[in-house]
Amino acid sequence: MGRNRATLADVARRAGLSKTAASMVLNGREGTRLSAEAHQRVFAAAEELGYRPNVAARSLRTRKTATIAFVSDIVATTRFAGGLIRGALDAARERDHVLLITETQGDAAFEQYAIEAILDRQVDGVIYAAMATRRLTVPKAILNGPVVLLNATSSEELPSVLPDDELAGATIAETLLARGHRDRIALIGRNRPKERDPEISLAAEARLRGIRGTLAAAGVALFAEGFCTEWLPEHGYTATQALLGRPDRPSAIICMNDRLAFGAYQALGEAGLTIPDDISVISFDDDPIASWLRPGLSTAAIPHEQMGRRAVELLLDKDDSGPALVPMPLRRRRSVAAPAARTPLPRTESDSTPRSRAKPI
Amino acid sequence: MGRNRATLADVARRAGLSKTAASMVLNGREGTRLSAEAHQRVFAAAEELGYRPNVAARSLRTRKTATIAFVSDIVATTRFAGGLIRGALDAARERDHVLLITETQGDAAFEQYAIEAILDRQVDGVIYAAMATRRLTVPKAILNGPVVLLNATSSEELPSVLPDDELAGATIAETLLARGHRDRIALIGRNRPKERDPEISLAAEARLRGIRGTLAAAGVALFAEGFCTEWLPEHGYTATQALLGRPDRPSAIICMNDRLAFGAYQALGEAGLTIPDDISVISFDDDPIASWLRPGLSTAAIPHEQMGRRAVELLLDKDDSGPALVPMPLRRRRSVAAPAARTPLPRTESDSTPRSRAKPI
DNA sequence: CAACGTCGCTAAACTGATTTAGCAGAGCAT
DNA sequence: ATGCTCTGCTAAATCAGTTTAGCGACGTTG
Repeated sequence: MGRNRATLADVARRAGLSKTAASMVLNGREGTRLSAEAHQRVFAAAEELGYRPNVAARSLRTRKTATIAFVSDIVATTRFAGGLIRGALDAARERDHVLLITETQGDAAFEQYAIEAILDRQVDGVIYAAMATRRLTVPKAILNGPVVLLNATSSEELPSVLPDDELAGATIAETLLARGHRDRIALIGRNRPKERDPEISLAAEARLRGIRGTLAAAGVALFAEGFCTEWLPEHGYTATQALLGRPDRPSAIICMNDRLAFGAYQALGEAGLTIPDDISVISFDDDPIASWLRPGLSTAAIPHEQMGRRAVELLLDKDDSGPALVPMPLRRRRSVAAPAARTPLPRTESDSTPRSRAKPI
Repeated sequence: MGRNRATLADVARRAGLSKTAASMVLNGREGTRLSAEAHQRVFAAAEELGYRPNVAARSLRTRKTATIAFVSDIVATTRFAGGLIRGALDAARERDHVLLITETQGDAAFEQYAIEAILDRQVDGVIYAAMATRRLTVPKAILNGPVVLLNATSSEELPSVLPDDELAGATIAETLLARGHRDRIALIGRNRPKERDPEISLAAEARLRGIRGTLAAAGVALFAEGFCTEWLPEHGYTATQALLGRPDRPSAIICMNDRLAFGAYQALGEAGLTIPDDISVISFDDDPIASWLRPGLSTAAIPHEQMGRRAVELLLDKDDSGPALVPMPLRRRRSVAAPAARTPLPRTESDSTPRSRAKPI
């Protein structure tokens, strides 16, 4: 791997100058008094030899490696990681940096290993990422250098990039209100630990706050709230079934994430209800399934790529201390419609009777 | 990042020995005649100072970095990447190596950048990964060092790790045969380019070969084959609808991947058919949705984690030239059952009539 | 008793860059 | 003629390790 590469000494020799001169020219140092001709000769020589500096040698001297560490709990191996890494990768490349990826898997020994590996390699900075938006504790060992938290916050006042879940909640509530939903908006995915413990999730509480705040501003309260022990399809399924067992039916269901929404689709389908004609569904995340469902699920996307990008920007662009709350764009698909024109009308037989052919999913 | 770390010179001084001695002891060099006592003193000193070698300095001299590059087309940012990276990460850690991740996005300029970054950093080896199992061309620049292909092959005779799609196809066919399916096994996901062009996919052809071979050995041929332009849910959906429009109905559907299967579930659900009572469904990949579907989808899992692991083993374990075809375990869920007892019986009315409540999904 | 071998260890070179300190020569003023 | 500044450039130190070559003391052998 990389034998016989031209060294700086080779370039200098060919240009008929010293290593010092070559180094200064190639690094574009200001204030050197090297002649224009010397510049030309060095550039030409470097070009001809295909010179590329040896990173190890350079960083030995400068303590810079043009490498940033991407440390995560388990994010690197989940589908959520994709965008995060891609965004970071792109932004890093634009700044001529490279990404070293490690995973702690929430294991102290692994974390220790990851940190040592990082320190040994003198990375220029660390992106510390969490799979679920949450508060975490950053190991002290990496606090000597620049650190940016991704999808997480900590008590250390570190720069941190987060999705704007509260705004997304508001947007979702507004979307339903705008379509005419008011008194029969249900929500599934309430979950005490997620809402209360910031070490588990910051998203749940923020989403809820956004939803409630907006509804309240319109003088509306949630029609029903379904609790779920986890945010998985099966829980969305049972929560939705419970919802449908009530005497009155919601006109719209807000799901705390797309996997719950998937479960809701399943339950609605089995109940013979059509989305969005009978019930609208809207959600958070923009998981790939959201576009695979029939009808497509409207959902506030977690802007993974932007977030990864932003993390690198905050880490590397020294004067950048811009906003780190990244907006979550609403992907409008077909799962939201106006409520069936019956809120003011008496309910008819057929409304509560499952149709013979289930449409959704 | 990493100021005031103890250096080898510090350790040597504290042990009252030379840098040479310290270096040799810490690297466990055989054949040095350093006394047992000298060994002890060095180890003690290193321990007390919390000494960790500077990787840049070491690799400057040795040209080894304990870093391996994970280069992919777009694999690093898809859900398929997770396991691949995790497996590689784990195996790398066990061997005290670290992963540098880059992505070419299929773009020549990006690939060039990635290669230079890798060469500049003198990585010890390269894992070149593809998102879809396929044949590709490895840039010559990295052929100077060790390279392992992951989920890909090339014409260069490089070691390459692949899932055993043909065996998986055979397993799936066997599973259906064992349940009693014979003459009404349909398949969806035929796709000429995928099957014919190894630069697009190696999986399609291998899976098909496995399925056909096994069925043929049992004296059976596929009952119907549905073509799809892509392997996405919508294509599975239409292919399944087409299948259901035929005069006779299949007893089982093999889907070339889980996303197609998801589309099949949707179509079957809408048609009022129950999985697996009316029709069994089986598939490839073990995408997360496979376990979210109702009933759970039986599918041959792509062993991402094993594959990533295997790639690192082949790269780093010099004497390892073991098999690089990784078996795809069948995840048995509830989507496969014996065919409805009607193959030998005359068909009844109800068999072709959708039920009033759709169960699947 | 000199030559030789082994033992236990070290000085110094080396890797490939950056950076500090400073030198030779030209031009100018005194 | 001397001193000064400025210009254009370079020698050598430095970063933190690994590796080569070899040194002094001691014991053995002919």
